[in-house]
Amino acid sequence: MNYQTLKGFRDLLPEETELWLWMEGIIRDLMRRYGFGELRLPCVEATELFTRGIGEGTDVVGKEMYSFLDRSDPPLSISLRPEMTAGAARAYVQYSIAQQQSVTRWYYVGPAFRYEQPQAGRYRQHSQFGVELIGSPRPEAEAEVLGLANDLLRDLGLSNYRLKINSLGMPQERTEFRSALVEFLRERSAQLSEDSRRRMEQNPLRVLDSKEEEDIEATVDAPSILEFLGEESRGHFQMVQQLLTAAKIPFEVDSRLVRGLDYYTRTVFEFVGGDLGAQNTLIGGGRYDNLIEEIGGKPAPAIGFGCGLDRLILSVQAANSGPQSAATVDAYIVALDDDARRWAVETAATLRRAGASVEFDLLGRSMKAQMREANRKGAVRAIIIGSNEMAAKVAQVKEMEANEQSEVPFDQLTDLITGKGKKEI
RNA sequence: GAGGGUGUAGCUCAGUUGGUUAGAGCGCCAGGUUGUGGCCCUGGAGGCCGUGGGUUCAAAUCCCAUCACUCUCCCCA
Repeated sequence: MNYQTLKGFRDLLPEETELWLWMEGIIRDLMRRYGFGELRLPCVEATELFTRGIGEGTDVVGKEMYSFLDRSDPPLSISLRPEMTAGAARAYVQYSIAQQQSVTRWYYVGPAFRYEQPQAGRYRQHSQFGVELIGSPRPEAEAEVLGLANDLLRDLGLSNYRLKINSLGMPQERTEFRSALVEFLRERSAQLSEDSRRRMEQNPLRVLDSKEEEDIEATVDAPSILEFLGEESRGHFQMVQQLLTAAKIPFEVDSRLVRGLDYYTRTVFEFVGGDLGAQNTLIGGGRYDNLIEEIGGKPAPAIGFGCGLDRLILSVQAANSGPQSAATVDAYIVALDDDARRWAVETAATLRRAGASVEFDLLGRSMKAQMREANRKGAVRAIIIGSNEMAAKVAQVKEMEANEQSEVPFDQLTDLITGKGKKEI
């Protein structure tokens, strides 16, 4: 085999697709109940949208973007979307949505791309579901979004996960905290890991959620962002917690929770799964009250999250949740000679038009092989046709599970297979 | 960008201190008398032992390189 999928990309074969369709069905039903409308965005946007929106210094745009020059003159730098919030914000501004409605509820499902080393639960093309709730600065918006995220995991049959929340404050609050933190870290830089000494310069908040033992020890007494929140931010965060408690959504405050995108303000959160390896963030998001303005719109408060569907699939598999019944075949037609095969083609067409799922042999195989195939496909029944049946215009219909066979006149077949003529005892 | 692990049949894997035609289970195909699936039995197809070099009388096995996959760090969904 010469060709294979590129590193970090993968195929989904029909067997696996079934699980995805099930999950997407649950998502769409949930979105209907919460009143969110589906947004479909291009996979490619101007690179600048992401650098402006997500932040030049973040890893996501700094080293993980799939960027290309297109063929226009002068060439335009375009990028595969690394996430969808920036695109959603762009659309919000582009179509002046703010003029049309005061609160906007959008969701999306689709692929996102990041050029990283693949590992368990992390791919260069991954599938993301996310919501954006735009227009409300109030903590009720947090409750709404966290509530639906929680419902999603519950609807998928998952229970092994935790919700962590934090507040990053508004930009000026964060700046103050940041300088206090840097000062603290400088004094202890000798105790920090090599990675963290580098982080100290680029993104000091990251040092706080380092996994290195030495970093954890060195930062036990580090200042907390929560101490730097002003009256308003503090009140907002307290209100969020009260609402979550009222809604009976379990959570824990983690003052070290930091997120990798620059646009977050105040509330940030993460749902982490226990069944995954190192890449255990199932859902990550937060409030981004400045993003819309940042990309050229009128200021609009907003909150949203991204949810990794690939990781959700892994969790569902680990939890042994998922759809209970596989696709079924209503009838498998077993034809014994050429005459019967012609009849099979014709009858399959009729039954399918009537709504039944029907299959038959395409290889001219023996009866035994056809019966085996019917069994393997999980057919509810086999319709067996030979020369005798053709002459008498009567089919042998065998209920596979019960192993019971009966004769059914041709003109009663459709009603039987589609269940219309069926009379339960 | 850094570090570990693994490459043998479609899949999951055995393969002894280097030794002759490379194995199992599952899956696939065909049979087990006339036109009936599952269970069982029999047979069959299917392998450049990841690739290239080296050591040796002899390499799936030892050495080197290389590629791929995988896990971890960084970072994130």
